Amino acid sequence: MAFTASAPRAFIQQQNLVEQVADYLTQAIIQQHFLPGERLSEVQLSRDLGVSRAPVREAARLLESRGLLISKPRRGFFVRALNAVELEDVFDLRLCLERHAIHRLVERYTPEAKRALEEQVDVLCEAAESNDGTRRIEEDLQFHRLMLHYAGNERLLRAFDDLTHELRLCITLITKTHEAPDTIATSHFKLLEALDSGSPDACHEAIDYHIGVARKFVVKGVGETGEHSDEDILPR
Amino acid sequence: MAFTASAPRAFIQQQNLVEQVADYLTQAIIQQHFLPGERLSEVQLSRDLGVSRAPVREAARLLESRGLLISKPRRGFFVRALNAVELEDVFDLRLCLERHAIHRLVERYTPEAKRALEEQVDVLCEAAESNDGTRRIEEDLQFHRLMLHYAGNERLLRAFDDLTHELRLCITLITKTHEAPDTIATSHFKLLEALDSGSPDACHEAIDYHIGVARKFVVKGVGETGEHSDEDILPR
DNA sequence: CGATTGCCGACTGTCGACAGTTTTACCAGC
DNA sequence: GCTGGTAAAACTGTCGACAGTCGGCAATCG
Repeated sequence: MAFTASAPRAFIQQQNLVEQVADYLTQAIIQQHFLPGERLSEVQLSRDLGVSRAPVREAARLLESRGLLISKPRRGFFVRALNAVELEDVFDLRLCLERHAIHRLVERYTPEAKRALEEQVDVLCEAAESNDGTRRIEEDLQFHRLMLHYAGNERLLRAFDDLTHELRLCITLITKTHEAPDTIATSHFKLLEALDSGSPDACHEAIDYHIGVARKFVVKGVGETGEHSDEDILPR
Repeated sequence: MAFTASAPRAFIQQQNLVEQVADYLTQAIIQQHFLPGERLSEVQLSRDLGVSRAPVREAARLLESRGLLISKPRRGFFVRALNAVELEDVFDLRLCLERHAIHRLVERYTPEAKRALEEQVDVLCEAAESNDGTRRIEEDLQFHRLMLHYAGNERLLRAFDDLTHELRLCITLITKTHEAPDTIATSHFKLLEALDSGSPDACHEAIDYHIGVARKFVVKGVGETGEHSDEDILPR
């Protein structure tokens, strides 16, 4: 993950094999080194990574709970492939969570939260100028994560984080198109304005518009490629 | 999943060891055979259940992702204990999900959905008459699960199911009080009426009231016992 | 008498191995 | 050439074992 850079480790890295394997797999999936629907062999992975099967299994289970892998009994793990319907569902849930979050947030909009969000928009704008698509996405998600954080409901944040893994998956899978930097910027500025106004309705409208745009981008991508049939990988 | 109070061994024999262990642990936690904050020893569990540590570990990881257990590196797994704040968060998220669900549902309220929900209310009323507290809770949750199901967003349903595990935990932990059977009944009838009316606002109001009542019951329980301090078990 | 340090037991993280099942490859029959 | 069945190969589910680590306890020192 791009987040790992900020993690306070780097002193001793001899521990937590499971986490390391999970990170590796996450990266590999997002960067499409494993294709959607592809089967992952435990033995081969453990050979490639130089670890035993136990941590690989645990890591795979972890990714399964995050919705990146799907396990079929006695068959193994498969890379999750999202069809159009599931994609819509993901964005619908995202809308559900973020609407609720911004309603809470506008009622407790502290100067601290305001500053943090504004700073993050700056970072995001900077990232938008660069060519690093992954970083743009991460900074974008980070902004929304901050919103959820300052909304003051840890469980809500966790639900969002859960969803984020899938979100990251479908965004990276499809969005090859470069969103214009200023589009990203203004889109987020509107959220800040709505929060500043203190009006729940304005916030509601802003977040609906914001997520609607993101959704359109992604869903359009699916429609164009037409790569994913109606039943790609059965959910469970 | 029938579960005998204390019988561990020989229960586990057929297939899907992980799932069975997970079910066993879930039941044991909900029925308070393991107390909140208590540490679970992998070796002891594997001895008691007559299986090796591998499935126990995987099951524990599963319950961790469901929020029933918490793992500390090199220390093992602990039974999750919710403090008052986390409890509020859970119910707030529940409100978020169910509001969204009922809004979707009222827009696609098919006769099939209507019938299914009405049947479930019947079952629930029947269960409410009985003394089986667990069954009452399960049937109640099942009603809400049906609502989420007919709302037509699988991912939303999954988020609800995730939350349900924690919900079950705190409800069972605290609610020793018997809700009056007719209270339960009318409370759900109001939801059906709101859906029948086809008015989103009515639905919104009905679900807010409904969950507000449930929340008050549980939160009051916490306040009364005062058993849980502000920091019981650190979340992660 | 209180604080610190070293030791001991217990436990987790990880590993390699075995058994049963699924998939694949191959061959015979149509 | 294609289909169906059989056998080998590969893989998952599960197990027991070993080593490093953590917490607690006791002996030692100030």
